[in-house]
Order: sequence, then structure tokens, then C-alpha cells
Amino acid sequence: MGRAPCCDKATVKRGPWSPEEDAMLKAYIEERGTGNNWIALPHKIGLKRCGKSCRLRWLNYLRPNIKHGDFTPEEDSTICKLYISIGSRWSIIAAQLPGRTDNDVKNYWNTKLKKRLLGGRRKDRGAGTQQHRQGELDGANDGGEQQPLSASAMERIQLCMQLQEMQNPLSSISNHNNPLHLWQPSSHHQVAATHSNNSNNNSNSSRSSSFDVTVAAEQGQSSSLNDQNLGGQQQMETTATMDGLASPSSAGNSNIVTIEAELQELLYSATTTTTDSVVTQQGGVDWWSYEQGRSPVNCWDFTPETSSVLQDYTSVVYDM
DNA sequence: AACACAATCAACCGCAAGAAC
DNA sequence: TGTTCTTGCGGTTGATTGTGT
Repeated sequence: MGRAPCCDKATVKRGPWSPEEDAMLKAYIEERGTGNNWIALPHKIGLKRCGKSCRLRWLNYLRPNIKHGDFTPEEDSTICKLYISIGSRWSIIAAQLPGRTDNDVKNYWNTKLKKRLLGGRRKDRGAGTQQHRQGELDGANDGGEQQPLSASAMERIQLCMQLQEMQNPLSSISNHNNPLHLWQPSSHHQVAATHSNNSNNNSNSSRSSSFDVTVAAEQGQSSSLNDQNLGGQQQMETTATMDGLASPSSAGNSNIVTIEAELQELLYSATTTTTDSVVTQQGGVDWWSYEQGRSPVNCWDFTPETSSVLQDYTSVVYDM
């Protein structure tokens, strides 16, 4: 027995929004607000649209202060930093970029940033069309005299992405998109994974760090994960579990463990050498330290290692 | 000029979480 | 306490636009 659809697809209009529809939605919300009920909103306005569609249209396009157009180098840098650290948590990443939406950031990463970063490094992967496409990217990237990412930087990004790709057939083990999720064994996540045994590969079970991007963007300020956004209990739980990382073997898959070990080595070795710096850390990068009173984003005292990744990244992207 | 292919991005989908009842 | 409803999220799709041949 499936879940009831949120609206009647036979009677609801789909596809691109017309200027008239945009105007109606915008005028109504600006005058009366959403009424905290997106489902009822289209009926009130007289739009033949699904409530979810209205919400998406408002958040991604009609909302005030939405920024369209090219991303700045600073924004690129922020996206890259956050992706390397927390993975595809687009709403969180977007919240750090006033005026940008998660959809925008996601599209931008998938269509541009990712290719800029990895385009020239994956010749041995795939076949057929994929290889053909990659070859074109390789050509684009290898042709110039651009400075490559340092091995460490590239490796980290690639491993993160590789790990993400491998998560797909293993959703029952880890269906969280955070590349580092495998050794992020909070009970919260374990429970979530259990609940999603029947979910498809795309599901994202963890909402432990969700927060109100809409409010943040509408306020025109950077948001953070704080006690309001992350329940106190969850926060303590996360902090506690991060004190003792689970054994990688708990993931139960040798392939995952192999990559995990590589990542562990990269991230948690006492001394990490890059082409740019030697980094000594106490226990490695504390990716998920949700300390009391500090948001995981705001507490982003980027390590020198991360900075080196970014320096590499920036030089590659903007020297092109 | 016509076609094929690639890139982009708005919109959709399905899921989980949490609120409401 | 269990069920239903709504919201928010990330992944994916597909129409449109751009580019190369």
C-alpha cells in the first residue's frame, strides 16, 4: 500500500511556470504569506498547481533576494569547502550563501564545479558514452598549463565522491550522502538506516542537521546550526558519539572499508603531508564536532590541510 | 543549414522527519 | 501511542539552449 499522492496529478498543472502563475503566487504570498500550509495555498490562489510545486517555485525563484547568475569565486570556495567536509548537504551549503538556493548550488556543483575539479583525473573510469564525455573533459583540462590539484587535495575529493558513488548499492548500510557518514555512527543515523531498509537508493535518512534555509535566506544572513536548529538532545548525542568513532568494519563491506581506510588515513593520520603543508592534528579533522554553542559550519576552523585543498582548488578553477 | 551531442537548470519525485490530531 | 498530514531535503529527469561537425 503506497503513500497517497500529495495532489491529484490528473488535475494539477505541471511543467514550467508561466509569468501569470508566478505573478499570482508572488502577489498572494507577499500580501498574505503562505499561511503555513503549502498544500492549501494553490487552492486559495486559484492555481492549478501542487502545493509542493508552489513551495519550490517560491523558494527557488520568486522569493525576494534570490541571487541568479554566476557564482563568485568566494561562493565557489565556500561550496567546495563545505562539500569536502559535509558532502551533498545542499541546504546547509546554500544557507551559507545568501540568496542562493540548494537547487542552485546543487546544479552548480554537478554541472560545473565537480567537472572542473575532477574532469582531468578520471580517465580510467567508465566506458562508452561516459568515457567519451570524460575524454572531452580531459582534453579541456589537460590542454592548458593549469596547475593541478595537489595529490592530497584531489585524492580527498575523489575519495569522497567515490565513496558517494559506492553508497548507492549499499543504501541499507549507509544511505546518508555525507561521504564521511560511514564512520559517523551516531545512534541517530543507525536508527535512520534501519527505518529505511526498503527505501530506494536516493533516500537521505538523516535530518539531524536540518534547519530553516528559507528563514535564513529571507533574513539575508548566514545561518548556522545551533540549538534551535539541532535539537539539544541530538546535539549532545552527536557530540558524544563523535568522541569515539566506530570501527570501520562496522560498515560490513570490504569495498567500503577499503575506501574508508584510505579516507581515515587521509583525514585522521597524525601527520598529513600535502604538497603545500604538513599538518599535525589532534585526532585529525573533526568533521562533525557539534560543540555546544558552535555550529558545525561556524565552528569551521578550517584546518591548514583544508586550506591547502582550497588553495589548490582556487588556483585550478580560476587559472583556467 | 541541419543535425548530433553536450551542458544547463527548472521542475519533479520519493523519502524521512516532525507536527498535528 | 499510533496514524495522518505537511514540510523539507537530495537525487533525478527532461526540456531547452549552446556548441561542434
